[in-house]
Amino acid sequence: MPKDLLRRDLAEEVTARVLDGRLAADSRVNEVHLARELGVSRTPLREAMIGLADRGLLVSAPGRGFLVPAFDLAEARRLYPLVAELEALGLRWTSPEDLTGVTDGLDRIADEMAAACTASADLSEMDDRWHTLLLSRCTNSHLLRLIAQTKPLLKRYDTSYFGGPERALESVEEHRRIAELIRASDLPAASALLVRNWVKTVAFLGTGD
Amino acid sequence: MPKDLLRRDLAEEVTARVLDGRLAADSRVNEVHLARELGVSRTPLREAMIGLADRGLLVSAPGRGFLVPAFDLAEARRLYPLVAELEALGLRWTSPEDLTGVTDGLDRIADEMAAACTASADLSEMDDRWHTLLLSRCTNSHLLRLIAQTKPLLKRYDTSYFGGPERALESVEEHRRIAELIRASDLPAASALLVRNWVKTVAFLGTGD
DNA sequence: TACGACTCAACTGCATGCAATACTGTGGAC
DNA sequence: GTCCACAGTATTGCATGCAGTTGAGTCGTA
Repeated sequence: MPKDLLRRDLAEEVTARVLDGRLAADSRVNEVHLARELGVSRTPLREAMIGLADRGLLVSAPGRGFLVPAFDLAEARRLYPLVAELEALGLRWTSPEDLTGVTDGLDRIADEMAAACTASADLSEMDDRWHTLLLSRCTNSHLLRLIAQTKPLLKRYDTSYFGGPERALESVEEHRRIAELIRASDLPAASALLVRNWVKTVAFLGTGD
Repeated sequence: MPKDLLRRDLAEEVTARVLDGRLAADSRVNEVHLARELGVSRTPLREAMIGLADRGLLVSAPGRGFLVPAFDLAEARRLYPLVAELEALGLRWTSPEDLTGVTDGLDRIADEMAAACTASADLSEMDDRWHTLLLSRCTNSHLLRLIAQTKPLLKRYDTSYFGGPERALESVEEHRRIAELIRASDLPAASALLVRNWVKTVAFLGTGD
């Protein structure tokens, strides 16, 4: 009973390995070794990697298989604004009525984050939840798909909260103000602030390689 | 010598068949039949279709293979603004200096289109060339990838010039004004007009089905 | 030592094989 | 006539097989 496809799980697993570096940046992926390690055959693994290559998380090199792209800070600096604009679009295209149902939840997550800031717990995961909830009422499935495909790329460079607790608290404060603007039905202002929130993050990207 | 991958060609071929209806909307794709017809094995064909499913041109149904999505005008109406905003973003993120090199080319294509309007020739192809040239200096590769992946979806509903020659001429006129605004280095205005140009097109989508 | 041709194992890309699931069509109960 | 159960075929998803290419290592030459 193929309730779920093996290639889906494998895509997740390979994504995780690219993001945490178990598949090293700027190196080739050995299909045979990886398939053996994962206990599957090469076919579904290749299928998974083809999907990831389509999203830019891997690069397909004809005759040489798949490569994990090298880190490229210039790319990262372009990636953040891109995700920012996509999310802002999603926000602007959500009906204000539908958004009223999420503001309380947004604030609740913001509270969690504020509490966790000092403990420097897994803020990234909460941040994800916040953004996901924000867009949960958007009905433009294609836009949501683009966002979902692009965000993982950004995670490779995810230093969102390396700015330290003060930066994190600042970000949480912005989150709260966004929710406030949504309550006031001022979506343009909310999405503009959302973009600024994202773009500020870029400033905390390292400058070296 | 795998200079080119079979799955690339197959993805193009399958895309063409979805767009022109040789693979009927709202139906399943039979891998065996299609592979035989194309003279290849199922493996590279499946690989190609997985990529297309990732882009939304096909739908993956576990245990049932791949489906050609049904036409959905509500989706189309959301797709046009999406592509519009993505292109506008690409334009805004292109440096004005680099754009000076393309305005003449843009006008040349506009002239071609104006001439072809009465003949109702392949305006769609020229329109594509115009938009491609417009974004040719944009360096945000990920944004370009998203655009390239999304446009084919839109082509299924492509009635861009079914508005008749008068609408086509209007569109060409807008193209010219966009080029003019670019010459004046007014990218915000140019991209705003670009969005309006796209959005107007939606008005010509059928109302039935 | 630096460079280039050659050898051979390793790997990729595509084809084929196979087990499990999904669909079609028939027959029977109501 | 309609609905449901069942049998057989068709089809998918994954595993395996195979030919051609890539690339590491070796040897020989300058």
